Amino acid sequence: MATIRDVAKRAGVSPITVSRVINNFDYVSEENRRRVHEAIAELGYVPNTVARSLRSKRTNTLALVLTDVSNPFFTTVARGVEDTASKAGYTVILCNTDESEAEQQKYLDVLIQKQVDGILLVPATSSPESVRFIQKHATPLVILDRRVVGAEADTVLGDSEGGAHELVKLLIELGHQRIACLSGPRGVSTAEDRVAGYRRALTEAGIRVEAKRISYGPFSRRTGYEMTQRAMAVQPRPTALFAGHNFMAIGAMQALREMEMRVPEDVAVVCFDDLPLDFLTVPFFTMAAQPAYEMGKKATELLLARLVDEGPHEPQEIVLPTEIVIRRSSGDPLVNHNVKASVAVEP
Amino acid sequence: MATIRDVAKRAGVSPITVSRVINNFDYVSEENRRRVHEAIAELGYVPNTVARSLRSKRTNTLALVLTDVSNPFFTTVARGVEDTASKAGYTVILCNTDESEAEQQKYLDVLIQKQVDGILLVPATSSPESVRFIQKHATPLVILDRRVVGAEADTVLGDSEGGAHELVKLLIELGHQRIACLSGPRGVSTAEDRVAGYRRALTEAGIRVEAKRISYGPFSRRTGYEMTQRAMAVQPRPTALFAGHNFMAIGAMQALREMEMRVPEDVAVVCFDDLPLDFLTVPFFTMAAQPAYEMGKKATELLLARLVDEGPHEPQEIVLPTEIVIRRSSGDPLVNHNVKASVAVEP
DNA sequence: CTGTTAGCGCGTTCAG
DNA sequence: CTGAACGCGCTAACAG
Repeated sequence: MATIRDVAKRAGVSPITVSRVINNFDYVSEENRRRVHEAIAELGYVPNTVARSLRSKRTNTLALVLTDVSNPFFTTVARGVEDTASKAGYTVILCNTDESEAEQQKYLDVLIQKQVDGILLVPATSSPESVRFIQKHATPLVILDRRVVGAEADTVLGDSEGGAHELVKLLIELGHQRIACLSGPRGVSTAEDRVAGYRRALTEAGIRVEAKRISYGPFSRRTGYEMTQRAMAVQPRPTALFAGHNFMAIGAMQALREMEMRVPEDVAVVCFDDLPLDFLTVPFFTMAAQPAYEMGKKATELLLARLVDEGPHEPQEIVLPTEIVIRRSSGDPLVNHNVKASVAVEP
Repeated sequence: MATIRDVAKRAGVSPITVSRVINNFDYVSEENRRRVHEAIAELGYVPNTVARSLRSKRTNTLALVLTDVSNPFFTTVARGVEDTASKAGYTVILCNTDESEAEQQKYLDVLIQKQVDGILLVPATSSPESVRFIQKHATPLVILDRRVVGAEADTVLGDSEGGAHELVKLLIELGHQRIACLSGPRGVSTAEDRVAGYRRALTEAGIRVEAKRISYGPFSRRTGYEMTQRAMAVQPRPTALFAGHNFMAIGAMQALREMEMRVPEDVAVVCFDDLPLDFLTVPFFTMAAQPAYEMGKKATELLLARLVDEGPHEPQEIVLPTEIVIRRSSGDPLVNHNVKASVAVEP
C-alpha cells in the first residue's frame, strides 16, 4: 500500500507537507494542497493509523467492557456509547465478559496492550482490582452501571435503590404485604441497591423484612425461574414478586405459568429494566426503566472530557433517575392501560 | 509506561532478549529468562501492540460491520464472531450501520486506516462498491447474512429462500390461500430471497401470486405495522401473513390487535428469525430460525483461514439451513404446543 | 509557507 | 545463546 512518502514523491513535496494536508494543519499553499490531494486520489492512499498512533500516543479508540451483550439494556447503553464516541472521532471496541471476572481481566490486558485511549467498564463484580489495574496503567476510566467499592473513579449509574423503592411501594399501595424479592448476585451493586430499595419500602410501610423472601443469584432467566419456584413455596405464599432484572422476570413468568398461577390476578409482578417495544407483542411488565442510552452517552462524554484535560480531578458519581412505567403485570386497577390487549396465562 | 528497553536495563540484558522472552522465541538461558520475567513483574510492563503492529503489519483485530445491533439475531451472530475470534487471539471491533450505505462506508474507511486484519460485513445493500473498496486495499473479507451481486467474495448466509418456502408451504397446507407477504427492502438479498421462497410455495400449490399482496420496506417494527394495515385492507382480505423479519412480525401483531383481529384465530402469522427465550414471556411465533451463532462462527473461521494462507482462492458460498419451529401463531391444530399458555388478543 | 532531522516501541537481520 | 543496527509509517521540533 502506498505510504505518505509515495504521495510526497508523486506530488513533488516533502512527506511532512502531505501530513499537514491530511491533518488540516498549518498553512499549505493552495497549489501544493491541490497536488497532494491529487496524488492521494491517484494512489488510493489511506493514512496508516497504527503508525500515527505510535507517534502521537493516541489510538482514537475507546473500549466498552460489559457483562452481557445479549441484554437489550446493555445493547442500548452500547448504542449511546457508540454514537457519542463516533461523533467525536473515536472507534469503540466492545468486550463481553459474561459476568466473569476472569474474562474481564483478560480483556483489560488486551486493551491496555492495545493502548486504548479510555475504558468504559461495567464491572463484573464490585472488587476494585480491575479498577486499580487500569489506573496503574494511567488509562482514563469511567465505571458504568455499577458501583465499585473503594474505587476512586468516575461512575455513571441508574438509581437502583430509588427505582426499587418506588416499585415496591407501588405494590404495597396496591395492598400487597408479602412480596418476594428476586435479586441478582451479592457483590454487584445494582443487585444490592435494589434489595436496599425493597427493604426501605417495606420498612417505611411498617412491614417486617423477612430474609426468607429474598433470594440472590446470577442475572438470568433460569435463575428467575428457579427462585420463583422456591419463593412461591414459602408459606404464607407471597402475593407479589419484585424481580431485580428483566430476564429474571421472564423466568418468573414461566415458573408461574407452570404452577398455573395467573399474572396479575393471582400474583403481581414488577421488575427492573424494560424490554424494547421491538421484542414485545404486548408490553406487559410494570417496571423501573433506566435511561440506558443516556447512561452510555453521559459516561462517554465524561470519559472524553477526561481525555482532553488530563489533570487530576475529584471523581464524579452521576446517578440517573429511573422512570416507573405501570402496565398490566402489577394489576393496578386504576391505571389507564396504553394497550388494549392482555397476556393471559391459562389455567 | 515502561518499554521493552526499561525492562532490558533492569534485567541487565538487551531489549531483543526481552522480546524473545515475551514471544517465546529462540533460546534464552533460564537465568536470563527468569530475570526478565522478574523485571517485567516489577515494572508492570505491558508490551505495546501498536509498535508491534507497525512492525509486523498485523493488528490481530477483526471488524464486524453489521446493520442492526438492536436485533437479537445480529447480537447472536456477534457472539459467534467474538467467541471464535477471541479464541484465536483476535479482538473484534463492532460497527453498526443502521442499514445505511453511507455509515457503512465511513466505518470501512476507518477500519482500513486502522489496518484491521480482516472484515466481516453484513452489507447494507447489495451494491458491490464497498466490497470492491475493501478488496482494493487487500483486506480479507467475508460477507455475512446477505448476498452482494457481482462480488467475488466468501459469503456465509442462511437459507432464506428455503425457509420462506417451508413457512409459506405450511400455511398453504393449513388451508390458507390468500397470504400477504411483508418483505424487507428491495436490493437486500435476504428480503428478496424470502419473497422468492414465498412465490415458489404459492406457485407450486397452483395459487396465483398477486403483486398487491407483497410489500417492500425497511426492516422494522413500524414498517411491519404499516404494511399490515395496508395488507389487511386488500380485498378479499388475507387469512395469513408471512413476515420476512422478526420485528416486522411484532409490528404486525400490534396492527392486528388494533383492528381487533385475533391471532391465529382470525389471521395466521409466521415470520423469519426467532427472538431469544430471554425476551419472551410466552414463545408464540411460528418461524424459520436461522443458526445465528453458527453463522458468526463459520464466517469467522473462514476469515481466519484466509488470513493464514494468503493465496488466491475460489470464493466460497456457505448456505446454512434454517429450522422451522411451529408454535401458536400459525394456528396449526395438529401441533403439540410446548407451552401451556397462550397469548390472547382481546376483542 | 516548507523541509530536515529524529524517534515513537518493537522485531527482523545479521554478526558475534 | 546474545546483541547492534536498522526501519516499519508517521509527526514533533526545529530550522529556513
